Amino acid sequence: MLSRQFVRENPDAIREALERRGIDDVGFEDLLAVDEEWRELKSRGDDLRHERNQVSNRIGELKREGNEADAEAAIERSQQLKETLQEIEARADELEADLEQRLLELPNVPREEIPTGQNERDNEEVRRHGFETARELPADVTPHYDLGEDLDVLDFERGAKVAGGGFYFLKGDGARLEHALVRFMRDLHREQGYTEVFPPIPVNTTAMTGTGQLPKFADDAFRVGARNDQPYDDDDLWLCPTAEVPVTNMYADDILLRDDLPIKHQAYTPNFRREAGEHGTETRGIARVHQFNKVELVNFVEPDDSDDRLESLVAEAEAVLRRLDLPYRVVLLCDGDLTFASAKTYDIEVWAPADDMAHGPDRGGRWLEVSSASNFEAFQARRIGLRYRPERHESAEYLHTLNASGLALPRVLIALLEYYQNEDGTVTIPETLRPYMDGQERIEGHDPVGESAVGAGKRE
RNA sequence: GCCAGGAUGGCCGAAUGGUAAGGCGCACGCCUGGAAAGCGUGUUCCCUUUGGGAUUCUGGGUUCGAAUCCCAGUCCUGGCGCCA
Repeated sequence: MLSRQFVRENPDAIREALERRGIDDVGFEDLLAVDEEWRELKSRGDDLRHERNQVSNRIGELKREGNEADAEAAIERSQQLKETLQEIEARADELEADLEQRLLELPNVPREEIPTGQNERDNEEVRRHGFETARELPADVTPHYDLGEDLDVLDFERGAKVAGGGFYFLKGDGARLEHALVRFMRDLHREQGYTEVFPPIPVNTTAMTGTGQLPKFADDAFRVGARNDQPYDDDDLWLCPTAEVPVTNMYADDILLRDDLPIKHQAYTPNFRREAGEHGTETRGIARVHQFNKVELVNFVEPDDSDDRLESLVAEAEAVLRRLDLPYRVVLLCDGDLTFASAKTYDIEVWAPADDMAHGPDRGGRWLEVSSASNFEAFQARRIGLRYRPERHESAEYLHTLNASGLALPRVLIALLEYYQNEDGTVTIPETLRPYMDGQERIEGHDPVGESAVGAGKRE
């Protein structure tokens, strides 16, 4: 959320920001009109209240003096004021609620320095890593969804059986690899100075609103105990769509000390997303699913430090891919591709060599976004009530929040299965992960279970 | 889930229907050779800032007037119950 003062004083900056993001449906001019009318009514209400306070005070004095007659007259005047006040304030409250709602739906202002563009094609590649020293790949790389089923480490049909499309089982070495990755990432981030938290998985409406998932993006979230199109209030629960939500909100309404900052938290959680409207894109495999694991990095910093912190945060997330020796690139998002709450975002995209994509890497395969590192500046902090006191005698001010995935598991798994696969259909486990898998060096697969495997000729 | 008690500024804490004491912390000033102590001022948010308004967990209600009375909710503490 932007501050009312900023909105009032810099309407042109906001018009430009909306233009850059390609947003024209938020009714910003109406917002300004509502604000103006609200302030007008607020001022009149304040004057009436001032008079009422004086009269009330007088009533107290008169009563103490025993002057009942004058007290009665004052009470009558007070009653009149009360009626007028109720009308004006009821209208002012409506306007303020409207104003608040409109402010909640206004996106953050993109940073000056980020590129201008329409969509992801206009993002700017910042750097690539790991391609010069890439390993020798099989002539035909098998996509992870086929290889995963061949090795019987991924099972989509049985996932759909128990939870529906978009859910899957990891089995045997697949499940072990998942846990190994989580433990490796957590260890790495602990070396980087992160304090680990394990948050609640259901989060309430207030928290979802604080980080910006609500009110605009309710369709993407899993509602607990009700359908998404039913009305909700502050206490209703949603399944964690990213650990950003519980972790960023954990200090809501707190005042932190300067000495507390920066705070660096990491959190492993499962994440749940409806991915509404995404059917038909990347439906095969585990690139886009309704439940996935992720290690999230969340930073709380002083405003002056957030620029530098964003650069370091990207490096901390990249370190995961470097240690796994997976080739990747970093892109700076253009204003048109920026998410709602962010002022500046870098994406980290790992190279998955099996399927070719349009506008993909020149050597084939596709880019998979495994992390999005964003500086939200005070946008989330203002919604959440997240402040710190710069000096002990100074008033509290909003701090800056940042976060990055470190990393999203399924897409890393895709890259591992495709990049580390061998001619014979086995998968080499990168050295970094072997300590987490009892020294195991390869995934050789398991025999499939059940009669269907016999019919398919995979078992006798 | 039931019963009882509770929630007041950065922190502690008083006020039980008449308009939020006091203390601590912190900052500045006075005082001092310097410091401590002492004294004074300041230390939430909003508005159109020589001023005004709001704010006693949240939302309703009663009243001319609510921290105070009533209703609903959230959280905390204690007791009972249930539970992996």
